[in-house]
Amino acid sequence: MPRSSSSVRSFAREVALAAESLVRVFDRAEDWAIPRISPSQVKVLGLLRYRGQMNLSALADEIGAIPSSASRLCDRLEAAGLIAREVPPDNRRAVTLSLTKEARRRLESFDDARRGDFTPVLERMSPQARGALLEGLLAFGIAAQELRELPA
Amino acid sequence: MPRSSSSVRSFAREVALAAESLVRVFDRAEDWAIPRISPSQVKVLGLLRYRGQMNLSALADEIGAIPSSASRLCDRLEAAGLIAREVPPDNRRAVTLSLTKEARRRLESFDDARRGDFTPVLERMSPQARGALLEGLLAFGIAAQELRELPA
DNA sequence: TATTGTTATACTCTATAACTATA
DNA sequence: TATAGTTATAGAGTATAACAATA
Repeated sequence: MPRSSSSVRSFAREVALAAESLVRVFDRAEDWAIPRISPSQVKVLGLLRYRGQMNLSALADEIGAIPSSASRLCDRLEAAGLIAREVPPDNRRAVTLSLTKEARRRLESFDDARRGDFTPVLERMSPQARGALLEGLLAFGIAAQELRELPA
Repeated sequence: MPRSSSSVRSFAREVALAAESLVRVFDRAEDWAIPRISPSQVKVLGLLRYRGQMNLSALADEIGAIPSSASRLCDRLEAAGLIAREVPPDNRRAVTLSLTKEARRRLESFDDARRGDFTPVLERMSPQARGALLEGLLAFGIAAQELRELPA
């Protein structure tokens, strides 16, 4: 732990509070989905794209649910043709979950909706502030990924 | 609409994609809540703090639900002692919703949990990138608020 | 014996539609 | 007559607990 950790910890509070506005704009895209898809289902699809294939326990862990709930969620996503369950031959008790092509299309339409939600806000920002935001978000994403890969 | 709008629109796609990692860390705080509180309820409480008092229709609009669903949500939040419904004398068909002190305490514990989730990621970022992130998020928040106040 | 995942049950969340009350 | 909000019903989401199958 670096010596700066205590000051970073108080800095983290400012970032967490400042992030709220952006998170609200980010989440708005769900409202435009046609046909309507539940927040839980969006969370699962987004996670599978973000992280790639996962088994059910890992998925449950990431979305903050228990395996039972995740299993039921996957029942409906599978029935809707948005995910595929596959049993790998080398470990027949671990189910591999993956996105269908239709799910990827749906996710892309979310991206489009989000772009539309972000545009008017970004237009009101100075070019410098826009640049800072993108730089900061990209660095955050890299740091988060490094952190995930550490204990592995 | 500024002349730069088309380039901002493509920039917006980058921002929207880069934001995903931060949103995931932001949302993680819900998992630490004791006692457990549903994502929908968290959304309502966070919104009421962010925007201040609202009536039921406005709330429903903001969380992407219909008044009926929002009313049921408020039933449970009221029963849990987290929000108060009040009928203003000047317009007796508009219900004013507000947070209780207990709700504010719960929200502060979310803030603490978030700070804890953000800290290790921020620690892995350069001071410059951290600064850029906070600067960008603050500017975004201001722009979003200005935008909301425009049509009013 | 521990791990991975699925069902049985009960409660919460949500939308559609029908309703009450206020403006 | 239009608006703000609340109920009736039914389907989706979730946790607890009990279970089956694989390692």
